[in-house]
Amino acid sequence: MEGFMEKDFSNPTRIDHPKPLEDGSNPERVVLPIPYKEGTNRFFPKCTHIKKARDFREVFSKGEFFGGGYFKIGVLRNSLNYTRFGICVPKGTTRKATARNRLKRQIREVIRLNKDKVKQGFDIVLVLRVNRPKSNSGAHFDSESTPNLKQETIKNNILKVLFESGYLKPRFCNSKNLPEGPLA
RNA sequence: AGAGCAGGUGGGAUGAUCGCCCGUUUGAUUUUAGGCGUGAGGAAAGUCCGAGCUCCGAAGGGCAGAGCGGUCGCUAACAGCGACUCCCAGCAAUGGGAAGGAAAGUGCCACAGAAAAUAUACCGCCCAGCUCUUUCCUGCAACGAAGAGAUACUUCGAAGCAAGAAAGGGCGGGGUAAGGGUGAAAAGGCGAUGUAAGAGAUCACCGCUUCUCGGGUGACCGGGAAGGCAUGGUAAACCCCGCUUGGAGAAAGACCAAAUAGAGGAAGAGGGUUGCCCGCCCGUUUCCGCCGGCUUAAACUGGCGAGAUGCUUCUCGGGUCUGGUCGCUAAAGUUGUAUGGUAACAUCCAACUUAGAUAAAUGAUCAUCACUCCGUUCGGGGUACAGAACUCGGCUUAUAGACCUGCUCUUUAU
RNA sequence: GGGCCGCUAGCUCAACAGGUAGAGCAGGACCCUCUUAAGGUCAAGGUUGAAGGUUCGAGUCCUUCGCGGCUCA
Repeated sequence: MEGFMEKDFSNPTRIDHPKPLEDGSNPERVVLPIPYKEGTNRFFPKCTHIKKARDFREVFSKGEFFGGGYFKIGVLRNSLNYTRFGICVPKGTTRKATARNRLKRQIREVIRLNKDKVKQGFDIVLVLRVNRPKSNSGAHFDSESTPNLKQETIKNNILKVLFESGYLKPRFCNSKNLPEGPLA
C-alpha cells in the first residue's frame, strides 16, 4: 500500500497525456474549455467536482450504473476532456452530519490520490451504498456508533468498482494493481 | 476523610508529508504558476423567544386575535438577566414556582356520599302533642278462693275501668347544624363555657376580614384595635383586569445575463390594505359608432354598444433554474484596565481585526508525547457532544475525561 | 434557510368542551360443516412517541425533546 501510493505521486510525468484533440495540436498550448493540466494529479480543484444539480440529474437519469462493495457508481460521458467526480453520502448511512462529512472528505481524499488511474472524459458519481439491515453488502452505521472506516478500505472498494466497470486506464488493469486489501 | 450544593475554566499538544476555500502579492497576461496570510462552536444544534436589516401603495386608528403576568431594576428588545418579596422542598449549603383576579359573571367538580355550593336539606339529637304496646303505682271492681254456713264482714288473687309515671313504636309539628361509613376536597380549626339538644351564642389561642400606626421606591413585613365567619376548589376552563403587539422573511431584496408565448380565457365598476369597522390609496379612461339635449355649426353634456383600447382581479399555460454579481461581514464587535452600582449592567481609556462557502472550503495520513481503559514487562484500544450558511442578544437540549473556586452536613484528631 | 401538520392494539381510525381508552379488519381458541370458505361465540392484545408540569384526576391543557409527513422564490 505504501509503495503503491508513493510510486504514483513521486513520478507524475509517467501519466499518459489525454487523447489528442481533433485539430491535432499540442494539448499543452490549446486553450481548454476549463483549465486543467495533466500532471497535476495531486491537486483536486473545484472544476473537477460535479456541482450542478442538473449534472447530477443527468448522470442519474442517463448514466450507466455499476455496484459492488460499499459503492455504487454512475458514469456518463461528458463533453470535456477530463473526468469529473461527484460524491453522494445518503442520509441513511448515518444520522450524524459530522460523520457524513468525514466520510465525504475521506472519499474525496482517495479520489484526489487515485484519479489519474481513471479514464478521462466522464462524469462519475460515487454513491455510498446504504445497507439494509438484512443484506450484508454496503455500509451502514448505527446512529450511536461513529463510523470509522479506514482510508485503505475506501480506496480498495473504489478501485474495485472502477475496475469491474472498466473505467480504469488499461495500464492499471492488471492483477498486480488490483486491490488485495480487505474490502470490509 | 466521607457525602453533598453552587459557580467557573477548558474542550488534547507538537512535528512531518500531501491538499482545499477566500484574501493578498510577484511573475506571466485574462486565468494560470509560485510565495505569504487567514480559516468552525460552546453549544455553530433545536428554531422556543427577542431585535437589527429588507420588502410589502396608509407601513394609519379602533375592535377582534395573539403574547405576557410577584416587585424593583438592567437592556436595542425579550417569555432573558440581576437583586429582593412570598409559597413549597431540603437538617443545611441550596433548589423549584405561568406567584394578578374565584366577596363581575358563566361553566365544571366522575364514582362514592345526607350534601360538591341558594344547606326551605336526609339520618341523627332535643322539645311538646296525638296514638299504640309493655311494665309499675293509686283508686274502683265483675268474678274466684279461704275464714265451720251465709247475699254480710275480713284477707288473698283478679279480667276490666279511670287517672298518672317510665320505656319503646308510629304520626305529623317545632328547635338544631355537635356527629354521620364517603371523598382529592365537607361549610373557619382546636379546647372550654353554655344548653332541652345545640350553635362564634360566649371566651382563650390560631386563621380570616376591615380599619389603623410604623418601616420599605415597591412586592411586602412588623405592631395595635375592631368585626364575629360572610369568602369550597378550578382561570396551563371560558372570562375580567393591566401591559405589549402590522405582515412576511435572505429562496428578504437590488442589479445583470439568457430564454420563451401571452395581442390566452373569465369577470368587473370597483379593487387594495391579515379578519371586521373607520380612514387612506389606486381605478371608474380614451377613441369610434348610434341616439338625445343645447347650438347656425363646433365645443360641451347624457344614454346605449357581445366595438376597439387601457386598468384591476381571478384563472390557465410557458420559460429561466434550483444562472451570475451584490446583499456578505467592523459589529448593540473582542480583550484588558479604571470608575459608578450589592448585582445584572453602564461609562471612560487603551489595544486588536478575527471564516465567508453555495452538492457546501476549514482536511487526510503518519509519528512522538499527554490522559485514560484492558493487561504479566511486551502490546492493544479509547480521547465527548458535535460542523458556520445574513448578523446579534437570550432560552432549551446534547456533552468523554480533566482542572479551579466557594459553601453546607456528618465523623475523627488537635 | 423558513412555515404548517401529525404520532392511540399488528393495520385503518374513534374517544364531544379533562372523569373506567373503544370500533372494524387481521391473528388465536371453540361451535357449525364430510372438509374449506362464509357465519356464530369467546377471550387476548395498549405504560395513548418520551420526559416534566397544572389538576383530586391528563389520550385530552401547558412546556421541552424525539420521529414522520406536507409546503415555499
